[in-house]
Amino acid sequence: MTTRTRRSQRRTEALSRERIVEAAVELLDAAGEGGLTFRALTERLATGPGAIYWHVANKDELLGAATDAVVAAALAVGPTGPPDPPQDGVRAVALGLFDATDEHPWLAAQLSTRLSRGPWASVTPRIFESVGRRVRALGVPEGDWFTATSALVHYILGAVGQNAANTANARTLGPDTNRAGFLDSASRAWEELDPDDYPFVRAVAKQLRDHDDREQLLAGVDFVLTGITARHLPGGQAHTPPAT
Amino acid sequence: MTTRTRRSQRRTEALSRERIVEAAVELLDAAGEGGLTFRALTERLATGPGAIYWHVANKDELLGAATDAVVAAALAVGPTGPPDPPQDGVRAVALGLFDATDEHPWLAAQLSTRLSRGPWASVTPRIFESVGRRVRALGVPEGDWFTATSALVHYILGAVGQNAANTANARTLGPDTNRAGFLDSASRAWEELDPDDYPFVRAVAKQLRDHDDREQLLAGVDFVLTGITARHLPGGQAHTPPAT
DNA sequence: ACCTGAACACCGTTCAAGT
DNA sequence: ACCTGAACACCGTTCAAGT
Repeated sequence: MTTRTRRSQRRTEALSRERIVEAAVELLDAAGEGGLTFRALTERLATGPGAIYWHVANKDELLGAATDAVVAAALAVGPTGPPDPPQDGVRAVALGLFDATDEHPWLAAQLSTRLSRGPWASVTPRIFESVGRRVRALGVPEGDWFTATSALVHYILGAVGQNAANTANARTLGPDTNRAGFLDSASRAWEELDPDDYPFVRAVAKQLRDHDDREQLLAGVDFVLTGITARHLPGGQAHTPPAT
Repeated sequence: MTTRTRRSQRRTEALSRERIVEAAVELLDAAGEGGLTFRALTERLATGPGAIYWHVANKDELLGAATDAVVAAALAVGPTGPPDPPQDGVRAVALGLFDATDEHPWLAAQLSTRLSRGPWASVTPRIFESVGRRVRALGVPEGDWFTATSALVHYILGAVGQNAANTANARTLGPDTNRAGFLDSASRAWEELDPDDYPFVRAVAKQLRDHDDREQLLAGVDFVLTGITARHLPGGQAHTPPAT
């Protein structure tokens, strides 16, 4: 899958943190979060648990490193060409993370878990930096950088998590159940809710079935971008009046 | 804490799914997600694991039920008075979930986990319904209900998760470390990042330290609301032009 | 129908011992 | 400095047996 220069030598290769993280990602990709165990890891790396603990503090740190590696790769594709218009740059970040969770279904849960662990986790600065540079380029006044960037990051991660689940869950339902089939059954579940308690959800059940994840993601990004520019940029007075 | 009619009878009380979920919430509140074990649960309920499995399929379902119970309580406070203006209603939902994660620090991670499990989980329809009714009341055309509601829900859950972590993590650092202290150390961590890789993050480190969680949450809600109304409602032409 | 509790398979982590 | 692998404490879950 990865275009990595893996030599033909197999078990003689020295153990390293990088090699361990790589194996962890492979296990996660193959069998989800439950597939990453120290037992499976020792077998794949032909070593004992103590060797792994020499390079890695514990399982949580290992999961964090795997998440970070995948996110770094996803965000690295951006700035090779000429600088995008800021709006396009934000969209690219969102789609990059979307595609990464599509390739690594376990990533969505990890992203939200890490994010809700506080701002140290290395994924947080990484994503914040990517989005924030675009916010700055947008011309948002410096005092509002944090607020605007936070809003975008929170939205993107929430949406990416949910949307990735749609395809990931489809695989759970069976080998040949595709995303459409999953959304179809989810839509039916919504339609069977109590009409008194859930009139709105029932009313949008068909829209759930027919929606496109990427369009949905980008629509939300545009909502936030519109809100940011309307509030902070010259000429934007389309402000929802606060209730008095 | 809860205004529940708990009789003085203690261990004679019959076991029930409701009683089990209640005990699970208590354990989660007391010791976090790691505190919920079947061992601890059997001890608290003075029973064996088999008895619990009679009422509950497995631990995951139990966690889901605990999450659902807490979310239901948080969303139930709303519609007693006269109907709010829709914008205020959305803000109330966001603040309600914010306060709930403040009382139940384990909730944030659960919310994102459940949400990224797909649209069946009972929390999803509940939150979707609460927000969606306000979107409808806003005058958004029916064809855009799903898109607009999804954007709001994704944002709210992302923001609530992150913000709740700020207070929850503060407790981890020590008994008398408050939220300000936690944000202060997080802010310092941001300032110590590599200036070449993270110029933006370093520039907003002070804003991270000084920001108010609730203001931040509501600012983001307003961004999304502004974007929705600008796009879908008469008179809103403050539309960011898509890059050509 | 509801509950008991011993037993099972499996997990993350440790650590004395090796090289 | 780096690795080995047996051992430990703990976990979710099962199930034959009771009432």
